[in-house]
Amino acid sequence: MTPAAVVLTEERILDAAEDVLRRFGPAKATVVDVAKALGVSHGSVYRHFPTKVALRDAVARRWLDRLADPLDPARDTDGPAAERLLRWLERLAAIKQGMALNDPELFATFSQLTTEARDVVAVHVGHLAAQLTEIIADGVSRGEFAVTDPPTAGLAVLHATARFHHPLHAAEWADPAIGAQLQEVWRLLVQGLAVRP
Amino acid sequence: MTPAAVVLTEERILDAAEDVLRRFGPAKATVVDVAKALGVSHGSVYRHFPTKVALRDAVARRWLDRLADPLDPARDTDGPAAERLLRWLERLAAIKQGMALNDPELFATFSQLTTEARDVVAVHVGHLAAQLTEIIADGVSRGEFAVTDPPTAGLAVLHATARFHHPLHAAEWADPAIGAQLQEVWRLLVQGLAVRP
DNA sequence: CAGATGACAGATTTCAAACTTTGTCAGTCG
DNA sequence: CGACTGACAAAGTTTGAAATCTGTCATCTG
Repeated sequence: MTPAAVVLTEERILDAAEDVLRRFGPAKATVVDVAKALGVSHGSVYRHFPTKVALRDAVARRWLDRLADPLDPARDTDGPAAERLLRWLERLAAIKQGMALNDPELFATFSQLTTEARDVVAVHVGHLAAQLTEIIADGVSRGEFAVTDPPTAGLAVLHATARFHHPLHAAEWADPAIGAQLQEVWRLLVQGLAVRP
Repeated sequence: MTPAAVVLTEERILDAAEDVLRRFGPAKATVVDVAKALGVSHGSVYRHFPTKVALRDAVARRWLDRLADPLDPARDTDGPAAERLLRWLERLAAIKQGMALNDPELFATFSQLTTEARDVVAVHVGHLAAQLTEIIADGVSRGEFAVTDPPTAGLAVLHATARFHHPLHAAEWADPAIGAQLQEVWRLLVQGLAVRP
């Protein structure tokens, strides 16, 4: 008598934890709340995740993977690399900004992680930099860009656009000029990428 | 019987307030502490500044002006504009990073202001953007740069380097790679500035 | 015997009462 | 008469005792 719906999997715990985080926010959500939502004792949750921090990291990891997925450069191969780069940056900004509006509690969880420099975030930043590197390397192979080291350039582009996607800057996203500011930074960057050093 | 040393001027209040902020930090410093340091009642302080926020803003304004002063591009006119731009960015980063280390309580006051979007900060950002604009406009007139709108480019350079000087990013400055990362971003930006559109 | 439980110690958080701070203003002092 | 004082109301902060939470583990259950 252990039907599939009743087996306590990591997946089900993550679903419940995400729900509890969304409802109560990172400051109020407890492991007891998560267990309560699942109808089990909190000891059972500790059977699957060694600490509360590990559970929160796992929720964030899954959430960030889902976030980075639709950005994959393989999903947008039309037109010059410079324009794909702008679209990528605008989509990243739109996703983060939408999250800050629609899912403020989960966004707060993620922001907290970035200030704690947890490695979940380092991996996420690595994914984003790798996607930028892919666009830049493609631009190089098409003769549009002339950088010698695409991974370094990819990271530099991510750093240069921090204002538009780093959660620390969320308060500045209310400024209606923010989109135009991103375009100005992009304009300088793509011209810099195109130059033969 | 009101000798110069005993007249209660805004200047003396600001000195005392800065001192109290430095000792206790923005969270603990009170108007009563400032008055105590001056040997007057707190009512006298309110005779010169309408609110505690106005007093804190005035301290920050004076402090940020002193900070921006040594950056003035007129003090560094040697060599190509691209190199002066890098030196300016590195000096700005060094000043902010030094402040975060040497004067953590005043730095915390400033960081708090930036998150509250007070206009003291907007003015400071305006000063910095104007200094960048000056370097870029000079580069244009020497034929090194080719931007059509130096003020827009100056603001874009400031935005693109936020990671290296915005107080929100203070925690990331501990990374020893931070200096190299700034140079990579600068490299893309100056190449972008040099391109004839 | 794998998986779940719940009692437990120590750490952390909550809550309400006591205290402090802000900002005002009628009154003092030189 | 103008600069300063200090008593005061309202708002905000501290404090410490009570409640809750985290993480462990001996015990239970199917």
